[in-house]
Amino acid sequence: MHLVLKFNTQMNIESQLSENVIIALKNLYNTDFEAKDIQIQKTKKEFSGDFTVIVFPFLKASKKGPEQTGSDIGEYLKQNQKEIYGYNVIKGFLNLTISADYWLGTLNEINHIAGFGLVTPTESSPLVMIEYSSPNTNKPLHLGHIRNNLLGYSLSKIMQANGNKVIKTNIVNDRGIHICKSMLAWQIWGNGVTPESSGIKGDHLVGDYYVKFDKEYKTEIKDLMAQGMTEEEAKAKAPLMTSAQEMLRKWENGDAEVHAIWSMMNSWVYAGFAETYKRLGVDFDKIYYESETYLEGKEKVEEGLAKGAFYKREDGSVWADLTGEGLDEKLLLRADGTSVYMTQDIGTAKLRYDDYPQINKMIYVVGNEQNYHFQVLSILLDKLGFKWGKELVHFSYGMVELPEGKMKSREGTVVDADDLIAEMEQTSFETSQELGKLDNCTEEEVRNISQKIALGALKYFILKVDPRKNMTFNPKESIDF
RNA sequence: GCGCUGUUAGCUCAGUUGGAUAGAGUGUUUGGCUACGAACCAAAAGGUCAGGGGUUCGAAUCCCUUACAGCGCGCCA
Repeated sequence: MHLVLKFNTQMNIESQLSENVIIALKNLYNTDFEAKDIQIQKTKKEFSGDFTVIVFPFLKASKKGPEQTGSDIGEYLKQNQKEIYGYNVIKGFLNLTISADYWLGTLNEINHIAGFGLVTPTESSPLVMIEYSSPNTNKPLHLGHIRNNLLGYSLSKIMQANGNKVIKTNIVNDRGIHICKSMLAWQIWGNGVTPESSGIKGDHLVGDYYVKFDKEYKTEIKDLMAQGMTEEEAKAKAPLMTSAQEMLRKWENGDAEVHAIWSMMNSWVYAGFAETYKRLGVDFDKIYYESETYLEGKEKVEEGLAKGAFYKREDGSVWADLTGEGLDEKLLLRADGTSVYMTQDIGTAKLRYDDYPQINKMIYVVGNEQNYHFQVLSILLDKLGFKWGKELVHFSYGMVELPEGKMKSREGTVVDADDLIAEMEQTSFETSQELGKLDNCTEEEVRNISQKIALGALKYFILKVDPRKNMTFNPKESIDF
């Protein structure tokens, strides 16, 4: 065994130093240490040296004090390894200085490696699918979606830089009672208005009718309660709600007229989303729609039932018993045979597996309110034989709150994504004008630069916060440029 | 009630596998600048790392416990 210290793409300098320290310890104190016992870190800037060896763990072997032990090791390394130029010991910390020759040699070698630090994916690299964004089609994107999108997109870039093949995917929730509410309100009060006729961005237009529905629905509830109904009764029996439910039934039965409105309004929303995604600088490789996946899960659940992974109750509903995993029992199919949310996610997983059988890892970028859902989904997918089920990653992130608390769409306290971006671009533009830094540029160039600065500030504001934590956005204090 | 997550400077947040005097931005105070009370420059003050206990040579970091906050525990998605 001899001391080595040389630039090596496979083994970093800390590991090499660690091996050298092991040799030193063996020769000095005749004691064997393993790599995990050696702690080496970069020397803090207030001390001199490049790397610091923590000597406390060696005291039992050396039977000497920390300072003396540090000096012993430092001296041994300096004498036997020419790249170790010098050392000093402070308390139990041995600071090593590496020779300038080593650094120059290293930089030289790095200079000749194309794409140093990036791992290029190969045929055999793992295939990772990342799901993010996942909007509903009844309202425009808000600040919460911005956090989701920026996290998801960044994650995909990081995974790529680490040598994974990445598929970015988006599951659009395009069906259900919520979109029927917008459709109904548009039918009643819309007078045939379109994004073109009104000049309103499609997703905002549809969102406006969702808000309209809620407002009118609340009025109906109030009136019914004034007539003596309980709140619960009024909510269920309000004509708007029953009409929306009727519309959903028609949709599920394939009613041509309902489907026509549904397709048209969704297409408005998609055009609006596309614009917002573009401004945010995010994109997707493959988009799934719940209207196409929500029935797929039933088949898988039936399969699991046949295999004995799930069981059926007397009323015909299908359940998974997860008490063995420390969780509860979970409904998978209603008594009438229709799907629930969980069934739908199983269906989406099935379609993805059909499309990309070689997926090694699945990452879901979804808010922390769904932590339990994904815990359950992981177990269910595993039971159903998805190889990535057990290892699926729920990249859970916290909510974006306002100083007054949570954003609520019904109370109009959401921070709209388009508004926020536009406002930031404007601020950025005005500031550039005031400071006169871009006086030599054309108006178009200034706009262009302002957009980049605004987006950069927004990305930094969002991504600087630990994803797990809830974060606060204060609209009164504009985002710092 | 049960489960998961969080709590670090006035405010918004960093703090890598447990290591040296816990950091940054902002705000505050002081000084500088022939562009004003600057989205400028410099400096200072500001901490019981939520409280308590434990493990360790050493804890913001690991374990237990209490408090507070968020989320979940729907045949909603």
